[in-house]
Amino acid sequence: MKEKYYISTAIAYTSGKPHIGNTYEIVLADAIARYKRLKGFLVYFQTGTDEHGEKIQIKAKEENITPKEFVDEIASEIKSIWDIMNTSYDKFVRTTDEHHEKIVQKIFKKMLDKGDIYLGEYKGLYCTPCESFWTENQLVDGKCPDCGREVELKSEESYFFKLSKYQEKLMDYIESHPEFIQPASRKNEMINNFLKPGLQDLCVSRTSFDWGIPVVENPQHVVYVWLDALTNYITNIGYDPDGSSEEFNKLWPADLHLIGKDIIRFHTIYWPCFLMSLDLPLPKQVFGHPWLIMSDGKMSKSKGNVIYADDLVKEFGVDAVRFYVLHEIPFASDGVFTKDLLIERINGDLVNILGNLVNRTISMAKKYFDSHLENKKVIEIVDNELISMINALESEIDNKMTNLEIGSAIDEIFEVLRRSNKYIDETTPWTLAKEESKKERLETVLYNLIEAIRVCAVFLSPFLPETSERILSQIHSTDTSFKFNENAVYDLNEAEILFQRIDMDK
RNA sequence: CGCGGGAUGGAGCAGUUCGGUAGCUCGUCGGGCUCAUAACCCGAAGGUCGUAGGUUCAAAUCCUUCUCCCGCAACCA
Repeated sequence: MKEKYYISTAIAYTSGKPHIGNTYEIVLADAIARYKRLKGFLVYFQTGTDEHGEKIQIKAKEENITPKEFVDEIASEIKSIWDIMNTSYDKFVRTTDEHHEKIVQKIFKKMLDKGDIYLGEYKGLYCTPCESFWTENQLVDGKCPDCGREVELKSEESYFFKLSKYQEKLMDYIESHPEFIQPASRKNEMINNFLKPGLQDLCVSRTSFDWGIPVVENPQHVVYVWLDALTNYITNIGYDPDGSSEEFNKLWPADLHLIGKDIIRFHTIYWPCFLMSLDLPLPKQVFGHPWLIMSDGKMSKSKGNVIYADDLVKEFGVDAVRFYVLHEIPFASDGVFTKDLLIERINGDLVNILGNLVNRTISMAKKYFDSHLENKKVIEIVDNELISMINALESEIDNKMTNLEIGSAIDEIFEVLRRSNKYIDETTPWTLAKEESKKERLETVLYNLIEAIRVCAVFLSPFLPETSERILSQIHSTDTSFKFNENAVYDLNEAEILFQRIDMDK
């Protein structure tokens, strides 16, 4: 019986086309999902779009189309970018799906019946011309930060969720599950900024706009977008307050919610409280990943520094782009994106280290053995280090992946590739080829190299799925085992260039 | 004094838990090799580990001061 692994991305807000920074998350999730599948887990990988809210209503109005038309277009654009990035999600969900809306209404009712949601009054500082509420520290000189006019105290009928009721329980959970919030520094932020000062009840309905899921009991209210959005993780796998599906019972709780660092609060405070209200277990881990930013700061349309994933893929290929974002973003701090750095990575790692190794090895096998290789087992001391590195790769990668250090996991593979290049210089096959008596030694050397390449290709498959397949097809192998195989027989195919060198000047 | 994280050769980072030869990738310079996509391999230069002080036989690592950078500070998502 395979162990299940439920991984999700945050659902993307459909306010515009996602740029390369927004695309990082789905690629990261995909790499983890593929890795878990490789390791034998039964993976369920969910992503999708978050389509309600005031911002979308406004944008649709600007374009003179209905909100639904607006989100339909953006959602399909997002989905197509996810596909261009070759991501292997199992389900693409949308918060405008009828089923989702129906379950959200049931969830709202359940919380209402339970007394966790109550009708109250939202009091806040309101700017009438801007039609928005502000908090005290958002104000500039005590005035509206948008228009600079006076704000007034105003109250409005609203539904509230009793966050305070679950505060202590949540605090205990976070303290007793140090792996729950990643990276750990975020855990401190949540505890110190929110939990310790005490949670205020959360306003979970809006009346100022209507693009949302209506509250059945009081239809001039729509459900707060976050209550709507967060529940996507359970509504789409069969949760139902009146009795959940077998699939739900199998999949929940999620093993990993992958989100951006900007929405950690929603996922580690509100979401757990909602789940506790529904008497459901909490997700095992929430990872607030850093961002991919430009050298001049965060990507934004106003700065004019926006780069889109599909354009990059067109120019450099999907695996090159995947490689860059996966490798370049460290675990806890933002990664920088520039085209020069991307090209440097492609040339330095993919072309020189990986592509060239595969190419030179297959070429020699063809030249010296007509592409047929067997392990003649004429072993020398230098072989040991290479082979033991190959055999250690599985556990090295597993450690990094468990800690969500994707870039470091990739580095482990490249260590072996670098070692293989060095091994060629140490064994000098072209010299061995000159002596007939060294023929079996030569064949052993090339065999070892092909095995190194095979194992690396297997472990590259979560990160560079296309490239991994191309390598395995070039060495004509279907063996996806993780260790050095002593007894394979190879009939290699033609070497093809894996990655084309990119001219920096262009 | 709101809370938290960080400052390491030209660039990007690791090392700080449990003090003991300062490491990796890229870049620069020199050399080697020729199987390979001017790729690969070896070597060298380059750091008083932000500042000032303290503990210690010994501090990037522990303690204190200061400076600078970044994140968070709840109802936009």
